[in-house]
Amino acid sequence: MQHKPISVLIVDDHPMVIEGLKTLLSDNEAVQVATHFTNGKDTLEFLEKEIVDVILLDVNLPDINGVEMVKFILEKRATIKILGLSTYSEPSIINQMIKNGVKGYLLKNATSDELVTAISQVHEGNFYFGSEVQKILADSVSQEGKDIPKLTRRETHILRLIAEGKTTNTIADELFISPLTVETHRRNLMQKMEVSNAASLIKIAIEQKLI
Amino acid sequence: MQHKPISVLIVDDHPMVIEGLKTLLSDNEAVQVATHFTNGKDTLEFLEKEIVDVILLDVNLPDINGVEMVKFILEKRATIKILGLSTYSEPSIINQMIKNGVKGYLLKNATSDELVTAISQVHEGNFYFGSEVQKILADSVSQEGKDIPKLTRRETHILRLIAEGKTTNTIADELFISPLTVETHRRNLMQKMEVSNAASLIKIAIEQKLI
DNA sequence: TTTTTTCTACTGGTTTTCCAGTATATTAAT
DNA sequence: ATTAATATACTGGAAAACCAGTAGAAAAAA
Repeated sequence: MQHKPISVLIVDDHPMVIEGLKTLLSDNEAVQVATHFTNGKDTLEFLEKEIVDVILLDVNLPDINGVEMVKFILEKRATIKILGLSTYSEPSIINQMIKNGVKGYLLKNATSDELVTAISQVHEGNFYFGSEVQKILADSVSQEGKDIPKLTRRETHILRLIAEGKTTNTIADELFISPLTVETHRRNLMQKMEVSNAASLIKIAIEQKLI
Repeated sequence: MQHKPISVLIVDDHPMVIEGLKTLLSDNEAVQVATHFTNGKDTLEFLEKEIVDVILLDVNLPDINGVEMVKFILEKRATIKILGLSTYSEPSIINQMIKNGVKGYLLKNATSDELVTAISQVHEGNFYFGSEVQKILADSVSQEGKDIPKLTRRETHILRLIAEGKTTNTIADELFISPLTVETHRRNLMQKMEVSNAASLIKIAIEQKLI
């Protein structure tokens, strides 16, 4: 049976990855790379007017982070199947992406076969997760519920300043607020992240790519 | 003038990057991709018998880290020009790579032009650093000499425990030493890393990939 | 507009870290 | 075998972080 090829949009900020994907997909007639972008803004603009079947979406874009992008894209075009793509493998990120509606997730060390399979699977309405990704997800179900805590803008900002080694007083001076307020934020941060000191706060924050 | 093409070896654990690089380089007759590997071990084995002009070396290999790889390669084949390649841009890593003898360094968001220029430049015996990389290096010359401090085994261990959020007393219990000793180590760590609290200690430690 | 969230700020007390020295036994390196 | 580096441990004092609870103003969401 001869179908219309699956139109694919590639979003990744690395030209060499884009080229690689295009090459890997060029062998396969069932897949047609429509176009590509290296940032989130252009992608969203494109999707205002045009549509594709599947988006290969890198998690690390220069302007908008991948988790947000998924939300934005699906708000515009709910029928598009999104395949997450990244080098690393933080369970929390992957979980977030799934929660936001990606239909699949691949690590960048995926083979050409995996890639093509993933695209056709999600296009047919199924889910697809690469073998390593599945392992990661399996490991993380055990610690179910430990979601990434949502930080407010202010909290994120203060977290960053703490990571820079600034003291409560310094931060207070810098933000023109009371040290007591900074204290409160600091405490809330630690509570949200379920840790009991700044050191592990920073470690987790970096792990979760919050800063 | 028609030279023999520059033979290039690609080392990267992401097939799609390898494909991308090959595609980007295929347009150019001056460059000939000899072969590629996805890990350090195979690369070193290959170099026992064969030789190439330029190696495109990803910093993040599954088995051997990039900084070490540079050393190993140049021990075997001192004349090979190595171009470092990575997604991220920690100055300390780049500096380490240069110290170990890379002739150039590119971020993975480099354009096709940059890539080709870099290869021919290093082949001719020059250095080449991508524009962003140069910026990074420029920023880090100001803090010249601030090398990655050498930590002792004990210090590294304690650093890791601190990063896990453990308190001085907990660590002391765990290692069967006095809390005062842990204190001393903690102080020495902060002195070596030139920071004044645990939070930034952890941040830098993670940045430098010490833990 | 009303409700909810976020940001702000306080009291008062406990624990931990941070600073500046000194000093000795145990390993490594030369 | 001697020097150098590392790991250990101490004193004593200052600064900062941590804990628990409350609460009003501002901003965002419903």
